[in-house]
Amino acid sequence: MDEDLTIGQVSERTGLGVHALRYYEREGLLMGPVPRSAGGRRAYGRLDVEWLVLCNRFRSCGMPVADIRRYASLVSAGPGNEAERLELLREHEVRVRAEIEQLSENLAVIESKARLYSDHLEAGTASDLWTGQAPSCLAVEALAARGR
Amino acid sequence: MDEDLTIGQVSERTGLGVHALRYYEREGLLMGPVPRSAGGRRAYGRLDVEWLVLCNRFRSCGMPVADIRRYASLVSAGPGNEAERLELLREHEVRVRAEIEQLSENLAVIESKARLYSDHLEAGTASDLWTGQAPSCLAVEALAARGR
DNA sequence: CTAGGAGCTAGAGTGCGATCTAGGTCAAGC
DNA sequence: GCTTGACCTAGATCGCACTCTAGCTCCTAG
Repeated sequence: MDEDLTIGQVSERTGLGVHALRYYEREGLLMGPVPRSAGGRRAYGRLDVEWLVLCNRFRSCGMPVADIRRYASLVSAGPGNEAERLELLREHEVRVRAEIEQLSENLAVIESKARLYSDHLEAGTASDLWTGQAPSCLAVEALAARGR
Repeated sequence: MDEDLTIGQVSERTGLGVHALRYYEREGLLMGPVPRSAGGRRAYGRLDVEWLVLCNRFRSCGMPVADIRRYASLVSAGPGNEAERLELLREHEVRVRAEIEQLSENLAVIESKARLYSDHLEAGTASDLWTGQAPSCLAVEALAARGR
């Protein structure tokens, strides 16, 4: 059941690249060194793959490597520090929420610019954008169009 | 009306840091060099500040410097390339939307882990998490708790 | 007149997270 | 037995976006 996967197999099923996998281990993200085969090669288990997938998730929502290391060390220290783990998760949760909010706000600005462009392009009146008083979110473009 | 702001003043009102401002100019993000005062110092106008705020927005939702440079060069090339500008905006829009989606998905996983921890901590039953069959999203922790 | 703070340029350095290189070892198929 | 491709370690390098340094100039206030 503990499958003994090679680094290449783990790379495939986590999407993480063999270099990254070795890097994560070096950096202490993997609660202890991965067990080795007779020939000195990494023999990952199901547990490792699952954990790596989680690491990937953490990373891809911006959790720094250092925080993952901290979480890993709490987990591998065993039961008793659940409060600390929770705090780490909560802090990250807050950051991710804030990030999503920021992104949404910026997306709205981009959308409104894009809509203006596309409306005028569709109507074939794009060049009129720079003649009258331009809509505020294209002010920069309008001013530039009239020469710096 | 074109205020002639110093780099320090622009830094304050854009939140961008004088080093970053000079960097952006060097990198061609500012449609042409900023005009200088008699003594060779940058004299920014209202237009520049507005554009820099937009750049900041673009950057903070992950648009690469190279894309901003491209957009800037389209704008400063003048009217006629609106379709290309729109395409750039649209592409970035897609990336941002995807990013938000990913973030939301990962947030959900983190939330569910956090909820499990907090429920058990509140009930004072945290250590029970590692005894029975653990909920799937804590599988890694549970296995680790039983020794690698 | 002068001191101090802000600005200038060119170029070096930083931080993060990988990613790659060199110089080997290991193992499965022919 | 040999080839081939995946794997090993240690350490160098990269990419991006800044950020800082050195050595200078400029300008404003006292």
